[in-house]
Amino acid sequence: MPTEYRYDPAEIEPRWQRVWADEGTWEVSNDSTDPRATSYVLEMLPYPSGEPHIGHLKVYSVGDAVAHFHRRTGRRVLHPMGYDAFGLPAENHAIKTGQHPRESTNASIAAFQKHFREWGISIDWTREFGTHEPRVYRWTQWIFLELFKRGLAYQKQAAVNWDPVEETVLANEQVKDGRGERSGALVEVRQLKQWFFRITDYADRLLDDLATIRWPEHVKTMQRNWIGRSEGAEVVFRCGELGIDYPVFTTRPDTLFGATFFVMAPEHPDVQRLAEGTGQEEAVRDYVNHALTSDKQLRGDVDKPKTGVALGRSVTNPVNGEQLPMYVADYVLMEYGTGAIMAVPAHDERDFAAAQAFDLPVRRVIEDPSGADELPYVGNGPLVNSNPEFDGMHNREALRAIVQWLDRDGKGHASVNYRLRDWLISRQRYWGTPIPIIHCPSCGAVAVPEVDLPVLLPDVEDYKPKGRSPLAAAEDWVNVACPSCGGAAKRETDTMDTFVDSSWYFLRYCDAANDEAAWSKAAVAQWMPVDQYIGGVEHAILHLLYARFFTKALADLGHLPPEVQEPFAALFTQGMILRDGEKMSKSRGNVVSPSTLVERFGADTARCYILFIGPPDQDADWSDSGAEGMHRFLGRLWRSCAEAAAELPDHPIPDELGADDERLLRKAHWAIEKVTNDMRERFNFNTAIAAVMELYNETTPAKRGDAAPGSVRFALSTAASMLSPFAPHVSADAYHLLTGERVWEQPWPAADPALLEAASFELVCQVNGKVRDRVAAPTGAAREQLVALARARAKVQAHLDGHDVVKEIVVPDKLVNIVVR
RNA sequence: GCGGGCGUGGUGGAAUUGGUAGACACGCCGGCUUUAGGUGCCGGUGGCGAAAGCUAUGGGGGUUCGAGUCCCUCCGCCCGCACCA
Repeated sequence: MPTEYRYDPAEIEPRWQRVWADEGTWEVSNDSTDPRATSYVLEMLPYPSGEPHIGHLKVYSVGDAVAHFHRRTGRRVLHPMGYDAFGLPAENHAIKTGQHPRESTNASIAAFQKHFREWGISIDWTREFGTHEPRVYRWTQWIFLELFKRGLAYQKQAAVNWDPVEETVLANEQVKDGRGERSGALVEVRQLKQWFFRITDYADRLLDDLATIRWPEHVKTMQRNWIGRSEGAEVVFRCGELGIDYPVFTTRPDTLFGATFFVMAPEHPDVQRLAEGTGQEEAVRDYVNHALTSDKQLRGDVDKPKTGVALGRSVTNPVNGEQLPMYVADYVLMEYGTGAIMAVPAHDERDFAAAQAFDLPVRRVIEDPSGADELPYVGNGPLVNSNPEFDGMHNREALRAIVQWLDRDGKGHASVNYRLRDWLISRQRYWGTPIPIIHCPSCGAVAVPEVDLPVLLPDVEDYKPKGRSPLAAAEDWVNVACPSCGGAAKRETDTMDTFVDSSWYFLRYCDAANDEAAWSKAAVAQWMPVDQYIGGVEHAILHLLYARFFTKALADLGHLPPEVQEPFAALFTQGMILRDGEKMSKSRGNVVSPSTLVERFGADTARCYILFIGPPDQDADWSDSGAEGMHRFLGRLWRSCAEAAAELPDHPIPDELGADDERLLRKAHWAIEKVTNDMRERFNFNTAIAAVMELYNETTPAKRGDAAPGSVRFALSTAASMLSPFAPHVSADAYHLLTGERVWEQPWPAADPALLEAASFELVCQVNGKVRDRVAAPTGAAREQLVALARARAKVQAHLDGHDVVKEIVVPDKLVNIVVR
C-alpha cells in the first residue's frame, strides 16, 4: 500500500481548521440582504470548569451536525458559543486556593475554546462572550431593573430554603428530595428578606404555550407538573368564637358535605392564637415546635403516620352550618393553597388516615357506582347525604352547581391554584451578577440609575460565605449615596442566581457586539426564536422554564418583537455517554477524555463514533473498540477517495449506464434519500452514518465491478459529502481531492427519483404468513402476475400440496401470501 | 402511590405506515497479504439441525392472511413527581 494514501487526521484536521478560521467561514452578519431563510441552531452554553468532557463533545457534535445540515440545505445559520461563567464551583475553588474565580474561569474558557476549535465545531466566534464579563452582566442588571420597575422583581420576607453547606439560599427548583441540588445537604428553612421574580404571574401562559413548541413530550409533562395548575374553589370557613374567616382551597367542592374536620399547617400564623384559652396551648406549642424543627424530607414522607393536635376551636361548614373541630397537623403545607384545608375523610386518602389517627367520624357523600362500600373512595358517582338539592346528582355536575351556589351566597368562588412558586434569585455568594439595588433608610430599595451600570463586582480578600454575602465585606463598595435623596445608603450585597444569566444569553448572541443596548429588536426579530435547541434533559425544569418566563416578560415589556413568545421553537434532549453502564466520573476512574480521543484518533472519529453509537437522545455505552472501528472506516473512505482522485480518470458519469453503474448509482441515490430523511425528519444520525457506510461498501473494487470511473467518483464524493456534518475535516479533504471543490459550499445532494425506482424487486413468497421463497419480479406487476410467480416456486408448491387455497393476499411490489387450509 | 419511557444476537443498535427480524458496526471464527502488525483484503457468524426445516424480539394471552410493531395481562429496568388538598 503506497504510504501517500495514509489517513492522517493530525495533518488533515488543523489544515482545514485554519481555512475556516482565516476565512471566518461560519460567521453570519445581521444586516444581510441575503434572501435565504435563517436558522438559529443552539446548544446549551457550557459551564466552564476545567476541561470539556465527553458530554460536551456529544452535545456539540449533535448541534454541529444540525447546523451544517441547515447550511447545506440553503439556510443562513446562526451558530454561536458562549460561557455560563458565574457559579459556585469557581468560587469554591477560590475559597480553597485563593485564586480569583475570574482567573480559574478564564483559564477554563481558554481550554474550552481550544477544544471547540480542535473539534472543528462551526462556530461564529465574533459573537462569543462569557456571562461574567461586565459588558454582558451590565445587561443582566438592566433586565433586573426592567423587571423591578414593572413589579416583576420584588423583595419579600419569606420562609426560604437555606443550604447550610453552600451557605446560600436556593430556589425551589434547586431543591431535590429536601436536599440542595449541588451540595446534597439537607436544606433548612429560614425566614429571610430576599429577591424574587414573579414567574407565577406567567403560570397560565407558560402552561398554555407548551402547545406551540416542538419539545419532547416528557419535558412538556415535567413542566406541566412543575407548574401544577389545579382548578377548584376557594370556600370560606368561619371561626365564630374568634370571628375570623378561613378560606380554604379545594379541588373537590362536591365533597363539602362530607367535611368532618378542619386542619391548619403548623406554620399558619394563627395557630397559637386559636389555641389560646382552650387548654390546648401547650400541646399546640409543642407540636408546632416539633414540626418546624424536624427535617423537611422526613415530614414530607407520604407513608409517615398522620399526626396532629386539636386546637380546641371549631369552624362552621358554610354548606350545612355544621361545627367542624380544628386541628393543626403537619400533613398540611403552608406553601400550598391557604395553609388550611377542609378534611373529607370519606373521599381523600390523607384525610382518611388523619381521621383514623384522631378518631374522627367519616361520612360518605359520594356513592361508588360499582356498589362497593370501601372508604376512602376517590372516584366519581352520585351524591348522597348532602342536601336534597344535590343528592343523586353526579358529582362532576354537583361540583359546578355547588360552586355557583356558594358564589351566590358569598361563601366561596371558583379558584385556581398552582404548585409553582415565585423564583427566588438572591444568592449570598460572591461569584455572580451583583443585584443593582441601593438600600436607602428613607427611600427604601432604589434602582441603580441606568447610566451607572454596570455595578462592577468588587474584588474581595475573602470569598468564604459567613451567612451573608462576601460582598458585604467590601465596605468602600457597599457604602454609597442614595441615587434618589443623596443620603447615606448601602448597596445590595447579594448576587443573582446564575440561572438569571442563562435565561437571556440566547438573545445576546443575536446582537453580541451591541454596546448601546442588550440587543436591538431588529436583530432579535431576524433570528429568534431558536430553531433548534439542544441540551441535557437535566434542565427540563430549571433553565428551560426560566428562559421561557424571561422571553415572555421581556416581550411584554416591549423589548422583544411581540411574536417572540417562546425562546426555543424546537428542543432536542441528548442522552448521556456511559461507560460500563455507569456515569463517567473521576471517582469511578472510568472517564474517557475528549483530548485523549482526539489525540489518538482525531476529532472526526470521536464525533462520528459518538453519533454512530446509537440514537442521540438515548444514553449510550462507550466502547473503545467501537471508536477504533469508526477510525478504520474513516481511513478506508479517505484512502479510497485519495486513490480514486489519483488513479481514476476524472470522467463524468457515462450516458449509457452498465449494470454495475446502475447498481452503484442506485445505491448512492438510495443513500441520499435515507440520510436526508434521517437528518430532516428525525435525529437518527446513527442510521444516517450507517447508510453512508453501506454506500461506501458498494464502491470497493470487489463490489463495484465494471462501474465507470465517473460513477465511482460520484459515489465516493457523495459519501464524503453526506458525512461532512459529522466528520467535517476528512469529508472536506476527501471531497476536495475528488472534485477540487469545498464541500461546505456545495448544496446538499438531491436524490434522483428515477434512480430510486427500480425496474424489478424481490418478491417475498409466503404461505400462511411464513416466508418460503423469494423471486425477482417486475416493479408494478399486476396482482395475478405476482401470484403466478409465487405459485411457480417449488418451495411454495411444496407447502400448497394437499391443501385448499383459501385466500391470496398481495402487497404490490412487496409480497404474496397464500393462505391454505 | 401517580405519570412517562424502555426490554430485539456475545455487544451497541436497525426494522420510519402491521408486510423478508437482526441493516450498519463492535467482537469472535477461518483464510489471504505482510519481515512484522493495534494495517489492509476475502469469507463466516441468533439458536437447534447433516439437511429439509424448526425456532427466536422479557413471560402469558388476544386481534389479523401476517405482530418486534396494535390490544389485554404479568415480570424486570430506568427517569420524573410525590401528604399540592
